[in-house]
Amino acid sequence: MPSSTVENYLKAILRLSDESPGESLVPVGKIATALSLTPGTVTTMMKHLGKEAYLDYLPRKGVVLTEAGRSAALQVLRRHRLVELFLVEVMHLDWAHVHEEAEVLEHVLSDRLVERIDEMLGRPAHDPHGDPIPDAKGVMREDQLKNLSDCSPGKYRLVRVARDEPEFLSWLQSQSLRPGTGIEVVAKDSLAGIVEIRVNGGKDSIRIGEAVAGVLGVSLP
Amino acid sequence: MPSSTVENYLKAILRLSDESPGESLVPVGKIATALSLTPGTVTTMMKHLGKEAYLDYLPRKGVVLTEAGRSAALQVLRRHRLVELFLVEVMHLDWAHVHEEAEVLEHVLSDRLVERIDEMLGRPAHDPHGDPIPDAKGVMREDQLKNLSDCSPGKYRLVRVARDEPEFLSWLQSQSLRPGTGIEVVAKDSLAGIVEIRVNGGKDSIRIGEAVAGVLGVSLP
DNA sequence: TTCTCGACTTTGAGTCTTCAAAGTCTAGCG
DNA sequence: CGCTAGACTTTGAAGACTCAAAGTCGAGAA
Repeated sequence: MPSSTVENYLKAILRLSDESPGESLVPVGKIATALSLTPGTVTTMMKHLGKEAYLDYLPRKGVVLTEAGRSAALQVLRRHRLVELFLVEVMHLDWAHVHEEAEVLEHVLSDRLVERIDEMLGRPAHDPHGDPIPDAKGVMREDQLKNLSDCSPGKYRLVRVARDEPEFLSWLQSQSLRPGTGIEVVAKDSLAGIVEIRVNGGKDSIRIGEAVAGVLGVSLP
Repeated sequence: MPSSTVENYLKAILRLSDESPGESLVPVGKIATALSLTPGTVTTMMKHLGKEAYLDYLPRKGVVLTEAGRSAALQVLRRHRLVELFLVEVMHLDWAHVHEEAEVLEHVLSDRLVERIDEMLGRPAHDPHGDPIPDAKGVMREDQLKNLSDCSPGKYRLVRVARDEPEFLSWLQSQSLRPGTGIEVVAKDSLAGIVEIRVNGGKDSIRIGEAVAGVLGVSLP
């Protein structure tokens, strides 16, 4: 069994390699930044994870997860996302805060409990942020979404929110912006870097920056 | 915040001192046995916990929890017992297995989640084994129960089971013996060390050893 | 009183994870 | 082609927890 520490490394590497679909290698420095560790610490761990066959470590180039490493990382992701949904649906915890709780619980839940949660929730496909939940075999269907920042005026549905900070999520919630919400792009000012949207056919429109819009994944309504 | 390791030490010391109400000091050796550690390891940790003011360490004599230590231990116990009840009542996990799960979860649940669980369960007073649950302030009402091994023939109600092994609990369950079950002591053979009981007014009686009976806490029906 | 045995403590060492700081490589500039 | 800056690696050390094995203490036997 990988330790919590190892699980966090694997999870971070999986995320980083998914974030740069072009690159096959994840550089050590990015991992260090992602986990707030010094580069030396990460180098040491990469050698170790290489020996454990979780990844291939190419010194001064970067790392690639092996099948075993990818699969272990997906299991962590599965636990994380199931727990988040569980905390919202069953425990009625605030959407904005479940990420932090899940960060801890993802490392300690037994298979038995994870299976129970999955069953209670009806084998859900998405977590409360709209991220897909890998199935028990570690298969994850990546839905192809557009970023709101790339959308021309028109109607869309908010599907995914790719940011975890409670303050940001609370603000979204205060604007009635949650996965499932209908959004209309009213206008786009690329020069000013601003998108004007209307939420759920409401009267008033709100303006958000492109960076924020880029974090919102949408589909057709 | 005490680490999981420290919490486990404190929990063990609390249990051991409650188990020997006569003694004011818990000897290092008993702690080592309880936690399956070597005596040297425990000595080292006792010095450390002494410095941290969780307990008073009297070399070659033993330790006593301070108020701070006792209170920390009671918080762990509270989390453990709330989790057990939650796993049975909400997650519908098997009574026999919830102890193992709770052993892990007791160290990682946030206050927010514990409060939520307590609320969902209606501020319960007892866990699934019949043990009292300390309240949020760490106050625990110890119910004074008789051991079934000390009971003369007559009718009683099973209130508490003071053993955690899943196999034992599964066996109890297979005999319909759970907290709340009515029990009649039919006969007692002290010389043979055997107690004959009838469960819930059933027809057949079963025979159990005194050691097993000693682990069952009963009240009047 | 002295001795002995069992309980406890000390010591030296190992694992895991981390850091700071010094050392090394390499891509790309001049 | 040689050099430099930035990224990466190495090294030495630390903290938390653990063990094995050697050392010490003290209560009761003799």
